[in-house]
Amino acid sequence: MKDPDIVEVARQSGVPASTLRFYEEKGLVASVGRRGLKRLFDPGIFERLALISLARASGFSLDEIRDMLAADGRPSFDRALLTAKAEELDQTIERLIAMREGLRHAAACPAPSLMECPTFRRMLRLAGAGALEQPPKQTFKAEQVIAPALPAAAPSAGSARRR
Amino acid sequence: MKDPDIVEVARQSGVPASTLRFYEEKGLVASVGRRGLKRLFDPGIFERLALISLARASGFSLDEIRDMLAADGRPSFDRALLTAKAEELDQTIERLIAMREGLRHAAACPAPSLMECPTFRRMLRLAGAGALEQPPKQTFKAEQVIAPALPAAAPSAGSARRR
DNA sequence: CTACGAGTTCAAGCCAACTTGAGGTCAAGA
DNA sequence: TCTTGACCTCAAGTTGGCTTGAACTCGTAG
Repeated sequence: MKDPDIVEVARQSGVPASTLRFYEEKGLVASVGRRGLKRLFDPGIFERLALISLARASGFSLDEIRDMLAADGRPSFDRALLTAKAEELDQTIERLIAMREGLRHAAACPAPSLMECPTFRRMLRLAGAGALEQPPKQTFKAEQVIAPALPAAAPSAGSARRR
Repeated sequence: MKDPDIVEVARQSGVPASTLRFYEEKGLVASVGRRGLKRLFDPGIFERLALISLARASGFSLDEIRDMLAADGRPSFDRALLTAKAEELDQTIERLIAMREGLRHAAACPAPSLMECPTFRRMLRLAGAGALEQPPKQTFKAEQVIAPALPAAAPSAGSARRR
């Protein structure tokens, strides 16, 4: 099988050519030559890209991935490192679950104002105490459709106070 | 002299003064005056900051938060929006759980090389097919909405997503 | 009155992971 | 041969959420 060129790799892997060049520059992948101007890659590139994608999805940074995927194609997966990352993910998951439950509760809470909901107020307190902050490391943000904004609820009561 | 100045707010809330200024510039909080050069805030600032922190932890962007926390202190929480965000978090959680399990398995897998582990190879295939990617943030533009549509896992094939 | 320290403004910098733009080069088709 | 169009390189831009630096302005202690 002939070595695929960058166009072919991009097409088959779904990874944009610009990203492939970027990855090469970063040392995550290596091209094996040129055909005209076009880079040629070893057919193993596809597996390597899948590995990179998998590692990214697991929260590894490109730098970490480069180190794991040493020069050669075969990953030098350090089990302790994998476990540590799993642990890290676990904490992120816990945090997100708490947030998800909070949101669900808030969406369903019968209290006239969220500020009067004890559950919500408990979360607020936690947030105020910094308990919900994500430990510095990767962030898995979520984003989605923005529903039409409501006109602010009747500005009846004054600002809530506390303390 | 009841209103706390920026130093006091930073101290009590743990939010750096630079962040408070940044938030004010972004319209997330408002100062109510000055004492000398120092900004003064309404005591309600603490609750507001907690609200911001909570929303951030739930995955809302500062812009979204600003819109929810309209001018006055009271959040105009749109239940549909909260539900949507919870749903979004739920998907992120699912994805992270899959990754965590994959990592744990990889760390414990008895196969001589990870590449020979069927479970690992299955994940690799998913990654190669783009099934593990972070869903792209979608704003209000409709149009290219048809894209991902990835059913559970049909290694059936074509690939050309993205862009 | 003067110096000082801590706040202020505005602009720029940072990080990650890419993307975009300007201008260059190459192989192949008319 | 010349043109075309795709890929190339290198630099700079993007996004989000802040932080940092330089230069400035106060109120207050001395």
